[in-house]
Amino acid sequence: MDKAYNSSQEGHIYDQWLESGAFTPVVPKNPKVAKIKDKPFSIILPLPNANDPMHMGHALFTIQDILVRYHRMLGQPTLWLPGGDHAGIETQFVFEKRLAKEGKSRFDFDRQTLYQMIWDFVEDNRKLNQFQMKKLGFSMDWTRYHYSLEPAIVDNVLATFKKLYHDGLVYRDEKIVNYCTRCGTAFSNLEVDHKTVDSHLWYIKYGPITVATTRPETMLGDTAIAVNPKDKRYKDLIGKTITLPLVNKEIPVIGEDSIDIEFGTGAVKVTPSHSPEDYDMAKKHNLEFVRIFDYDGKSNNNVPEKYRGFFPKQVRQMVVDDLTAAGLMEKIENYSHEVGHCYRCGNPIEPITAPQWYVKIAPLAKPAIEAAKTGQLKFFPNRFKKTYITWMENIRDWNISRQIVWGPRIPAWYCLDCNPDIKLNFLDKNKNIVSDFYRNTKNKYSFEEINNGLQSLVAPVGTDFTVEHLDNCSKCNSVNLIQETDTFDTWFLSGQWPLSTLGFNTADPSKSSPDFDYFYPTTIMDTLWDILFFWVARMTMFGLYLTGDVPFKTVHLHSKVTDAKGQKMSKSKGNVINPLDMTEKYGTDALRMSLVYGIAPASDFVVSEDKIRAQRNFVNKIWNASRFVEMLIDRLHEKNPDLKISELKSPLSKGDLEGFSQADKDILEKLNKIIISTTKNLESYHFGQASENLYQFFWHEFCDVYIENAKDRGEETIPILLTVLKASLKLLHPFIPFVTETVYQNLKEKFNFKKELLISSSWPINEN
RNA sequence: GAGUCUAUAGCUCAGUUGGUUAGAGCGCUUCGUUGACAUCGAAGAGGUCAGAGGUUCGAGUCCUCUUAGACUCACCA
Repeated sequence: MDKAYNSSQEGHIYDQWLESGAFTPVVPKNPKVAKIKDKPFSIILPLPNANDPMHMGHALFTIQDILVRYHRMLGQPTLWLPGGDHAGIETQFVFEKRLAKEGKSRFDFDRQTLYQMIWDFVEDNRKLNQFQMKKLGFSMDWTRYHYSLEPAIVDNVLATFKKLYHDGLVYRDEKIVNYCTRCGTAFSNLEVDHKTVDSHLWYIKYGPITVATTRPETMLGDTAIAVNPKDKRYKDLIGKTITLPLVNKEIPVIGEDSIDIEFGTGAVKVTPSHSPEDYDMAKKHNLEFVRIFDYDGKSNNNVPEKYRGFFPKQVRQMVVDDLTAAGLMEKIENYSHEVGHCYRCGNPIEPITAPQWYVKIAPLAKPAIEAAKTGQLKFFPNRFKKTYITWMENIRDWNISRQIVWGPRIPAWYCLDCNPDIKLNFLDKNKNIVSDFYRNTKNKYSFEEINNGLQSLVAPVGTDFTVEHLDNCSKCNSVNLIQETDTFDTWFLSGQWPLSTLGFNTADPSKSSPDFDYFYPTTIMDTLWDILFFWVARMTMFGLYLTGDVPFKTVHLHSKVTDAKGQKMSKSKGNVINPLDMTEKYGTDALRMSLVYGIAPASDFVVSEDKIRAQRNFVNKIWNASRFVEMLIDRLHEKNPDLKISELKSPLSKGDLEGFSQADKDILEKLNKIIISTTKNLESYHFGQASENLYQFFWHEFCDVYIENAKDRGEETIPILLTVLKASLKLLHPFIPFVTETVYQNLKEKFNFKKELLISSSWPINEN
């Protein structure tokens, strides 16, 4: 044995595990029946973005590996199912940044071409991501790996959409949406970051009424003034009209109870197309909708000519200048308030009315709330149960459509000839962008030319559609049927991940795979709590909706990785520690151990190079302790070639301790305790405590006390040394699999350990 | 605006259902070893467990309030 542990052997060890089949559980012939008897243990990996290079967040999958290795050693059929996510908007955003470097944009390509380009881009990275997870020793069943854009996965997702549609849970509507003009797509509420912005409150004179607003530029789209009916100042004006400045248009004054008399002037300008509150008021009072900013973020034909074609910021300046010049700006106050920003690119969100696809969520949320309340779905730590229920109870309908190409297209087809008001954006055969209504393009371009060059379309709400691709329109028999260009919110697909990957068949559940029967519901879902709503909540709803059962029995949530100062790792802060660099430098085991050592459940993971180095020393300590035990035994063996070398028969049974010294009894008793506490800590997700106790036991009890003591003694220590060492290797294996397996392999032949891999050996059991 | 979490040694953090002298890693002091160990071992210094009050035979651990941070959610102008 070398003087120090050499972590460069890790790859070889991993291959041994892989080849042994240890990662791949066998599903019994009759899975539904066997499930009760065998007690399978299963975890679905929170699918990493396939284009994402490894970072510390991925290294936290160590938690799952610990659980999986532990349960595998308990003898349970254990599945850890890996996967990769196409990650819709995330990936398209990254890809568009690359395009920008080449001086190109998404508008230079038709959607098919763009899709293929992104596909190729992701394929390259996908393999790298898998390689990196292997490097960290994750004992995933690669034979069951799935990628989110596999045909079978996508088919299942489309089938779910159809089922939702037929159950009356899918609808189209033109409401205010969170629209990012840079990304060119709408987002769900969850994808909006609210940031405090220092701005102003502009007081603008609208004839007899002065309004206070944070967005003067949207005044061009005002269609009413709202005041509180109890407000004496304006009471008499309700029902009358006033003239909208700059636009010179008559708009009504309406009474609205929700208006705060105390705030500003007590009068609010109402812009139904660019404010969620105003939208609601407009619906209630039947006001006109005037959308002044379009999907490209610029002002459109609905504003006076001089303001057309500008971004909101520019329009704001022009409007403020003009109002000031006209003497209509009463005053400007400093004011800070919350403004929604795109979580992806950071651009301010423009609330805009746009036709989108929605899922009626209340019927899905109800059973998901029940499951949490009844304990069918458990949370660790338990406090997240409340967070989850509160969110679920206040949930709003889910906008599932995204105006991007990277993802499965919504399976809905429109007949162009029945719906000439569909707006089409496409590249003609000369690669020129055409953007017009079908009624204007139908005589100039063939359907093929439109469809081949298609970038996007906008079908007004109410447009007839089918969720099957028919050859002819059932009404007019036209063959010009065009598919919706909106794609699904990524979470619509990943929300069905446990079902899709285990082979659940939405269209015909009776045809689901044995894997589904055996492993569903999975045992634990372990993930960062920041995707509790995005992902965990959606999976629960889909799982219950489609199968009647939760997708996992327990949600284990943990926090983020921070540096030694407790700051979140980010590129901009420059405090990122690359896990792969650390594995190169200190070995994978050291990194893994440092991630869990001394970390309280659900708190931040504090990682520093110092900590990793300390754990590297521990790994080396194990190596050397083993080396020393081997040497000690060899030495005794040389003196006495007939020496019988064996472990204790029944290591922890007290009856066998007759004739042993106090030191022997002490260490065995402590071993006994550590077996009990490690088991208990693993069962209750106290990984930090478990690893810390093992560290203390191995180093400061076994090495410092027992081995030191054994130096002065003879052959009678051999059974104890071997027993404690072997049990320690097993207990430590889930945390630091490589060194323990390596040592085990070195020792097993020499000391008649069973010829097996440590990964497949059995968990030490306390027999007291 | 609603909610959640955190506050323990110089630094980063453990301390699972309340129970004997409050722990680890790194750092610091002294000594030993360098023939298992990237050194390692032995001994030690260092904490009124944010503050105040309460429950209890007993509280770092439970309750209330205060202070200071962090985070999440949220259509108010």
